[in-house]
Parts: sequence; C-alpha cells; structure tokens
Amino acid sequence: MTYSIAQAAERTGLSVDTLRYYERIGLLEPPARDSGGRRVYSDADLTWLDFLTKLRLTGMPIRMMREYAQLRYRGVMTAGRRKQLLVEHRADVLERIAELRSCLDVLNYKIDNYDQILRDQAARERAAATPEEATA
Amino acid sequence: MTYSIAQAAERTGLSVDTLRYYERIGLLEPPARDSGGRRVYSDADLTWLDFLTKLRLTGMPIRMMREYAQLRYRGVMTAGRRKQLLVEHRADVLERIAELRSCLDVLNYKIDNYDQILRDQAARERAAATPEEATA
DNA sequence: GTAGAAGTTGAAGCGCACTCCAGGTCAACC
DNA sequence: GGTTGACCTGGAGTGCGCTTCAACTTCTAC
Repeated sequence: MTYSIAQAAERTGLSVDTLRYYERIGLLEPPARDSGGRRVYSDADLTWLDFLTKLRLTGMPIRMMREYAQLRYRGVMTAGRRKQLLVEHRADVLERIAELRSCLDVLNYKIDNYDQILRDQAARERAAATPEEATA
Repeated sequence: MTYSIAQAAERTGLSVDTLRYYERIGLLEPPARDSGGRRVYSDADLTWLDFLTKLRLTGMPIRMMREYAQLRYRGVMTAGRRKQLLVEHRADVLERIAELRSCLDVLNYKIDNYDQILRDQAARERAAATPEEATA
C-alpha cells in the first residue's frame, strides 16, 4: 500500500505540515515521489512514523529522535547504540511516571481537603437554614 | 521565617527569574517588601510555590494554574471550582500515566528486539572466529 | 479548457515557559 | 566613603515543536 501525504497524516494522526517538517529535520527519510513530484508514503514509512509518535508521546526530544533516525539509516551495525538510546529513554519514562504518581498523591490530598471544606460549608448552610436546630 | 528571593529560589528549586515571572503573571501574590524594596517571602509563599511546582511537574498549563491562583485569592467560596479544576487535572494526569505505560510497552518490545539482534550478531561473530565450528 | 482541490517550496510566525540583559538602587563591609 | 554584590525594573531574547503563509504546480472532473 502507498499513501498520499493527506492519507499518511490521517493514519498517523500527525498533520501534513508536521510530516513535511519531520522530513525536513531528518526524522524521516524523504519518501518516494509520484510523477507529479508528490510524496508517496509506504507502509514502512507509516510504521516508522507510528514509532516516532510513541517516542514523542513519551517526551523524547526531537534531537534524540533525530540521532536515533540517523543511526537507523546507517544500518544494523548501529543496533547497539540504538538500543542504548532506548534503554536510557526508558529510564527517563519510568522516572517521569514515578514523578507523576508522586504529584498525584498531592493532588489527591488536596482534593480530599476540598471535599472536607465543602462538606463543612454545606453543614453550616443547613444549620443557617434551620437555626432552631443550631443549639440542639 | 522569611526568605530573600535567592533563598526562596534555592528552597523551591525555581530560579530567581522564574519567581519574578510567576509573580508578574499572577501565579503568586506579590510578596512583602523590606525597607529597601526587596521581596521578602514567607513560609506560606514557599508552600504555595511548592504546590505550584507540583502542578507544573504534572504538566498543568500556566493559564490553568493562574485560574486556580485567582480563585484562591477570592477566598473560600471558590473552593468548589478549585476542587473541580484539580479533579479535572487529576484525570489528565491519570491519562498521561496510562499513555506513558503504553509507550513503555512499545519501548520494551523494541529493546527486546535489539537484544535479539545483538545476540545474533555476537553469535555470527563467534562463528566467524572459529569457522571449523560453523558446519558442526 | 477551466475550476477547484490537493500538492509543492522556502521562509516567516506562533505559543509556551521561561531566561537574559541593561541600567539602576540599596545595604553592608573595609 | 568607596566598592562589592544582591536586588530592582521593563523589555528583549531563546528554544522547542510545530504552524501558517505566499506563490506556484499538478491532477481530476466537468
């Protein structure tokens, strides 16, 4: 299967502008062109773009993605370095998850606090509405 | 306890410039000033800054942090809305963690792949070093 | 054969969250 | 009382990751 840039954008969830941008900065090897000079993306291109998207989602900086891409072009002998990049990045992702979890604890604590405050407020309002009960 | 801007920066892990920036954009109520016009941060200021830092770490956009800050200035009657903001943001954080986990799976899969490739490479190198074994 | 949609290029622009700079004030120490 | 260093202000600059623009070409359908 082959895809126009619009189809590739649709399938990867990236914009056509981003596809051209990724090509320009060297994340993507220039795809084939049709007789009219238009880009023609292959399934392999899309697979690679999907993987890039995963890396982006995890916050890998573009310069690191570029290094990875360049190594890939240079073939199987760069597998060691590529693995190393991914292992390093995985450590970053794990750290990030741990960080988010710890912030989540704070968030939960705060939300519980607000629950308490709001319950107290509601109780005071009920008391104000039925003042005869207030001293009971 | 009170703190100079440098001490506040040190304790919160933010830069001096960022502290002034946060104040300028309304994340932080202008702290007290000493006789020479210098900022004097209180413990309450630092506590608030710590919380802001948590929110930033979880990727809350500054415009949302600002909304939260403005509500806080307006007092206890805004507790409901503030809780709502935190609850919404908590959902975002949970989603983000799930996303990272799913990317982590891809990362692990890729790394396993590289392990396999590298093992095969090593095996071929051993075979090349002792060719008489290659046919055994 | 002409309109309109989709594609091309190089370059400029944007939103975010800071970060840095120039030029000045103030307080503390020698 | 002179120097040093921390702090002040308003405003400009930065890096990242796109996004938009202008001007042009090409294909498709009527």
